[in-house]
Amino acid sequence: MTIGKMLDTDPIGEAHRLWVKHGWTDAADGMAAVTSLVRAQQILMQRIDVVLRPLNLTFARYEILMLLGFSRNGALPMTRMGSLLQVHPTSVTSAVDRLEAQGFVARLPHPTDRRAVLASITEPGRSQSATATIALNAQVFENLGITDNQVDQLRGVLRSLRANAGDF
Amino acid sequence: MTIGKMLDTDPIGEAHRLWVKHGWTDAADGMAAVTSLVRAQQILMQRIDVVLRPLNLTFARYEILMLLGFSRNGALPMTRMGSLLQVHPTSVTSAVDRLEAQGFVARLPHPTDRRAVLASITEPGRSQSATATIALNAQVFENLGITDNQVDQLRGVLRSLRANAGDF
DNA sequence: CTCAGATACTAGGGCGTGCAAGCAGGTGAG
DNA sequence: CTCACCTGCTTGCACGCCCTAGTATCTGAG
Repeated sequence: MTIGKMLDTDPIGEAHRLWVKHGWTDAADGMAAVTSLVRAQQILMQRIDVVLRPLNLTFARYEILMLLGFSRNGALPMTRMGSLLQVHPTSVTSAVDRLEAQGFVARLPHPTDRRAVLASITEPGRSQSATATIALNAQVFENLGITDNQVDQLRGVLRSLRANAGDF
Repeated sequence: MTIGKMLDTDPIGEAHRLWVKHGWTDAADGMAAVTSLVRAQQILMQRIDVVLRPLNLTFARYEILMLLGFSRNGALPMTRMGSLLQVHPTSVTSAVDRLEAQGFVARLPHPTDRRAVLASITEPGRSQSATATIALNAQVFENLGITDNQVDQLRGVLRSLRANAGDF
């Protein structure tokens, strides 16, 4: 970080000041919180992508591999994955398309419901996700750039937010 | 929220438990924090999109309109917007393409640098962003679904995270 | 003054997300 | 048993993000 950058004011603080100045005082804190959240998510996602890119994975595909790896038979119906990961069915389809092309996942017919498709993790998929987990733990999750106390605060607040949004 | 949903366990809590169970204890809290952040961002962005969709805006395009509206002459070079909003130059190009097609922004030549392009907000752009701000303040920012105290905690923690990432 | 290197923007493509529509397959009221 | 109605999945489209070139244009060392 340069001295110039250190002296720069926080853009989100600037926005907050403008909100108050325009009389939107009741909304200013919430606006700043949302904007911070969006920006923080970008920062962390970039760090994650840097770690996963050499492994030819994205966070979305990594999450699918971990979910399958943790499941009893290493296989789950597409719909079930979508609801567990809270993503749209079409996102599951496209992610599984790519994972299948990479050989990390295979599509299997559902034993009893011919509409359904099971995504099943392969051996290479297990191996790749294990490698990715080790790298993510060491390079991202073990040090987010905030104190342990702040990590706890963050988890607590976001848990409330998710709960109040009906997320679980 | 249904009773069934209320009794459901938090998927992120489940993931945290699995991380500890596999011996990745040092990374478990960070993993849970990051996953929570990603999910919270999705929830809030969905709420924002619902408000902005009837106005034919997205959050990215709304941010550009507000930035231009707040600037001295209602116009800024593309690069300047990219650095202020922390987005890639190509994202600015495509967002301005759409705003221009909608008539909310006009491209003007830079007075002294013929390489540069100024994006300039139009009257319809000002009007639309004002409408959007009123709606977002009332329907999202004034009530995020957490307490004022939690909003403050969130802002504080994320400000540290951004600062330590060299964001400002 | 010249020209190599920096800078501003755009084009094209990969990937993720969501909506709308369509198709095959299950299901229950009658 | 039949038929209208769900469900599970896929496809096509729009949009956002980023990356990698590529084209203009500017700038400064010599």
